[in-house]
Amino acid sequence: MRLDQSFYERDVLQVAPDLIGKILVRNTSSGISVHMITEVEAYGGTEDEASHARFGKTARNKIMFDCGGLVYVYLIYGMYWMLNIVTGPKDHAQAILIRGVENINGPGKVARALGIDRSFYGENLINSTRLWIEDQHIAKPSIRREPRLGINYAGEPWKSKPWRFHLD
DNA sequence: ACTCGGATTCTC
DNA sequence: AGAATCCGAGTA
Repeated sequence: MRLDQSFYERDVLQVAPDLIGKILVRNTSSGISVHMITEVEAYGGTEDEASHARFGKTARNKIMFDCGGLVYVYLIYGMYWMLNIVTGPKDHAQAILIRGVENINGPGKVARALGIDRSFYGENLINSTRLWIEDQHIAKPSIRREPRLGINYAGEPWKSKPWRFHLD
């Protein structure tokens, strides 16, 4: 069953590990595809020097300042779309990067495989007809924690925080 | 306006 | 180890 608003409105560090093992559902004109989430990264609010929210609210990241359950999409290196889920209450500016799903490792490849692009910016996972996340009733997965990738520009302690979660 | 560099991936 | 490739953020 589809995850509701209360799931996303918790703190990002609670939601991130909970997303592991959940089912990302993509509905298109050619059918429905499902992907189990295997790897995510948590990005904190304005105090997180690795987060896009570190400069405050801007045209690009303003959706992060909205309430949890919305999608934040942005382009990186001029060629890859990154799929993120906003979490927490309004104005907390937290988001989770979907870094991998079953059989697809790498955030750029996930977005490409699901056909995610700019048009998903602000998509509402609670009521969208083309993208949402479902619970699956399995035992709590074994989760490993590691430092986040590609954020060397952020100083300590952010660089070393174990905010990357993946299926063991 | 202009510069700088990135929450990446693929190829050599 | 380097290329591909462009938009956003910061500075002015």
